Amino acid sequence: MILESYNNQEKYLVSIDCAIFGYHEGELKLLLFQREKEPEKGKWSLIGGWVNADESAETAAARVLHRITGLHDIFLEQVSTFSEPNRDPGGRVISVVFYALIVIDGERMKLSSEYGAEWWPVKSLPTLIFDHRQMFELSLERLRQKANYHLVGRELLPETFTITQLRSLYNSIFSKDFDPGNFRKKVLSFGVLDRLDTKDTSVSKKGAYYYKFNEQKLNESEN
Amino acid sequence: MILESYNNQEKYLVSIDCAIFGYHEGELKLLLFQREKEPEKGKWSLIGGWVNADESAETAAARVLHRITGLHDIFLEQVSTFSEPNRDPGGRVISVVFYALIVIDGERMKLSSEYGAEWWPVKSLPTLIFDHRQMFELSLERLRQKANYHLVGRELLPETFTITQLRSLYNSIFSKDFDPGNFRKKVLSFGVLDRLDTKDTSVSKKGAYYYKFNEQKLNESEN
DNA sequence: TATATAAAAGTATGGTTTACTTTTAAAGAC
DNA sequence: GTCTTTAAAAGTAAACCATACTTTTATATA
Repeated sequence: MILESYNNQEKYLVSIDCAIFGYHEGELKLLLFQREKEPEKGKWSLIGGWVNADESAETAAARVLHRITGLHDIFLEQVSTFSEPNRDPGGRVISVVFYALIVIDGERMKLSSEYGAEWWPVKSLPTLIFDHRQMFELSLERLRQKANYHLVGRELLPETFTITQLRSLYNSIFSKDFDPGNFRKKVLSFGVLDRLDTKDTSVSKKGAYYYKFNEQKLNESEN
Repeated sequence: MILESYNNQEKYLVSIDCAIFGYHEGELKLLLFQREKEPEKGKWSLIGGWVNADESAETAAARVLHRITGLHDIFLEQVSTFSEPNRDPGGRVISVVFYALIVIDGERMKLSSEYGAEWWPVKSLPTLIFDHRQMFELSLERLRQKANYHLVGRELLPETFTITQLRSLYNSIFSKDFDPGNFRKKVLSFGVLDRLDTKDTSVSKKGAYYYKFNEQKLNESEN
């Protein structure tokens, strides 16, 4: 900003809130925290944190994510900024919203106990505080946009996976059933998956090949 | 934000910056202000303003736009928030960026003289201060996304216009030449344009029909 | 060896995009 | 009055892509 004085202007608290998506047991899930004090005690919220003096909102979000998950280099994307004057009854807080994608494995499931965090299926979320429901909905919309022209499996699935598992992930992101044959054709046409020699035989007698993302081809297709 | 104390946390200045796009003489243009004092004297910037205590960023942007253009209900969309700690040498300022679309007519051209504002062709912009170049580029990207599945003529063209004029607008937004026949077919297939009985004969001997947006059909196609 | 399962491959159709051609309306030249 | 010229407008044919559906395949288990 320029032209107007910096000194007479009011300042506000600036926070980040983050919709953390994961995929577990065939469902898209959202990591939520339960509020422990009044007001809104017992209600759930997205993960949030303040933006410190030496940080951008992006850095703050990455820091909060690292503190909670122990992971570095988490996929993170800015969604929107929420700034209604009375959105937070505790004071004037402007919040920059992000969404993050993480792979849920055994380690990640322990989050629940340590931080009072819990994974909720996006299809049946509890009541969220403030404007967090709207933040979630916008985040899911952005995730869908992203998933339309990018394969998001690498951020949400284990390192190796079958096409069927990838399709299940997409089914749960878009809340619809993709045709198995067409889905296979489509994702393979991206040309960023390598087929391994091993198969998953737990579902079918024939067995489904495992695939993994080819990082080089991913970069070439300018992700 | 919850869980952490509101009181010990630092507060920051919050501003909005707005990339105002217009269309004039066959070119997509951006409205810029020339900075009058050091530092960065003589350099150009997007239009900006502070977010007041009783305003959301959206409201602040609309207020600034109204002050500068005299127009109400300007098309306005949030792009992103810029929050690098040292992005503004004058202090810690977090800026929410918007882009706006306005019709440039005689009245709007006067802006220049009154506010030191000037319309610049997006193809040859001057050096911008701070991170404003990046703000512009992100804004243009969003405008292109928008124009892909929405006809943006109503926000940028006079009330009546020919298909050729609309195509020229799209040519300048996307920096490429659309095929006349295919473009016509495409935009008419949206089903939101009404053909008038009058023609523009200034360009061709045959004359091109004028069109206008049908507000009702626009609403039905849930814009 | 037969059966059952889902994976994987294949096919046929319809719709959309793209590049290109033809026809049209009307102003201005002759 | 007829001819020429212009870009608008309409039309066409091929290429491409999405979708629904069918057939073949590999393999564990009965």
